Amino acid sequence: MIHSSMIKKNLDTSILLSIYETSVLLLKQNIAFVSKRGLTNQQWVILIHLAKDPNLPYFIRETHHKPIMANELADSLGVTRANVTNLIKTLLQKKLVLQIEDKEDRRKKRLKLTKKGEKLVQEIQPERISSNASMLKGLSKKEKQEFLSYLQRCSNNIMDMKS
Amino acid sequence: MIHSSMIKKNLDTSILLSIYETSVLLLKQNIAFVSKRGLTNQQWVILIHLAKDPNLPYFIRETHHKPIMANELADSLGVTRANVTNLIKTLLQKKLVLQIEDKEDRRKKRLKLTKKGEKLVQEIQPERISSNASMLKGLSKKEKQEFLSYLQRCSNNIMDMKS
DNA sequence: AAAAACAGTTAATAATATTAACTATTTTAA
DNA sequence: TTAAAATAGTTAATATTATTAACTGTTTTT
Repeated sequence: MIHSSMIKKNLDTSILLSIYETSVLLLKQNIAFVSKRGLTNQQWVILIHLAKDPNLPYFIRETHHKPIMANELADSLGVTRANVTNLIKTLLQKKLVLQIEDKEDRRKKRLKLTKKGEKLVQEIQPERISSNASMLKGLSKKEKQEFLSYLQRCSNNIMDMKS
Repeated sequence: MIHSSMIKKNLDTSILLSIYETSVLLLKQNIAFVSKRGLTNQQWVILIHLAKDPNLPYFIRETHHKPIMANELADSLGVTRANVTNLIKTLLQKKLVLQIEDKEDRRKKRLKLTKKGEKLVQEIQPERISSNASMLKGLSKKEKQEFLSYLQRCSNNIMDMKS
């Protein structure tokens, strides 16, 4: 007998701890990546929402026609509206984002990228794509499709648990 | 034409954004779960390290024989040693953890669960396992094994990029 | 028309983590 | 074999990131 632990090997647990670890590594890499452009991770995530990045789970789940608003960002990021207000405040100061009042519902403020914001996102794209590719190198297209499917099924399961 | 985005569909990007989203959901669920026992997520993660949970990527990667120390925890959690010192301070106050000076190297302090800590981990285990199972329901054993393999390959890729 | 719900904001504060400077000990190498 | 460098841990000050609760203005419900 090599070693005995209080806790047994369990495939589910191994997967979930691995998702958590991968995400920690991913986040660190991403913070290093966007901080070179003076952004925090959360600010960057808001920018790609405004750029309607079709790879975002929030947009994969359902199509959005009108420009996104702070409320929806809070929902997609899993944080409070007050927090999003502050994140947007910074992006407004940086002139990366525009706030447009919704004529039909004057409580709402639609958010859009400025030209400067669009330019920034476009500039970052090539390096982003190549960085993402190297994080998944060695996986075939079929494996990647399966990987995405497993992640989505897991997300859906967790979202269903909240009820 | 339905809609055009600045950003194109890209399988790699979809996967990485999905990992990030799944992890946010997972973390929220876990915080709710452990806060019922008066723990933060980080405190809980330290406890399962001390319980030598064989599902932790840190232990899957390499076997550890001696009790873990703060330094190694900082490495596994991806945070600073100073942060771990504070986390352990709280766990010491709660009498969940013991600090034992290493006789061979007096700089080092080995960490162990107290009886109370062991009991807590054991008590949480059944609910933890059933919660984890429901997060991965609908996936076959083969799919789960593939899922874990993809996550590990992705983690390894990201760790290799740091050089 | 009144009450409730919704979107956003603000101010105060909680939580979580980092940096930099320090002690003590061990390892390296000149 | 000492002097310098590296390692483990801690502390204090502070940065960061986010939350809660109370508020305004607008729209929807009853």
